[in-house]
Amino acid sequence: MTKASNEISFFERCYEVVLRIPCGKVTTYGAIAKYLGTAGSSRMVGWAMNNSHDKNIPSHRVVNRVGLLTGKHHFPGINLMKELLENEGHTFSGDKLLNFKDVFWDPSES
DNA sequence: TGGTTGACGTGGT
DNA sequence: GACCACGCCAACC
Repeated sequence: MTKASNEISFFERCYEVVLRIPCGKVTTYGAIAKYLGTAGSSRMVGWAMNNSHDKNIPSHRVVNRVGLLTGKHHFPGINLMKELLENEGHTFSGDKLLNFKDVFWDPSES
């Protein structure tokens, strides 16, 4: 079989993890990448999010290691990402997630 | 086939 | 604590 559709792409893996993020929690690209076994390829996670636009992926729950909404520019609304997170009880200082450490969720804990 | 990209992370200064 | 440079690896053109 040449590239059977049975094989799940790296993106699919990312989607599964992001979908498992509990409401009111957030995670980082590195945490997802590490969970997938590609800790050094944290960039790939963000790329997968770019493909997740067609899916129902809560990519707004994924931030960088400092809790900064680096991906907000890729949302249909720049403030949408912050709005969604604020709606879940998160607090921000500009684009920086204040209670990031408190709401951080590790995929390996699932 | 090869080179570039990319919503990051880590280490060093 | 902030800024700069390098590395990572899969997907895209």
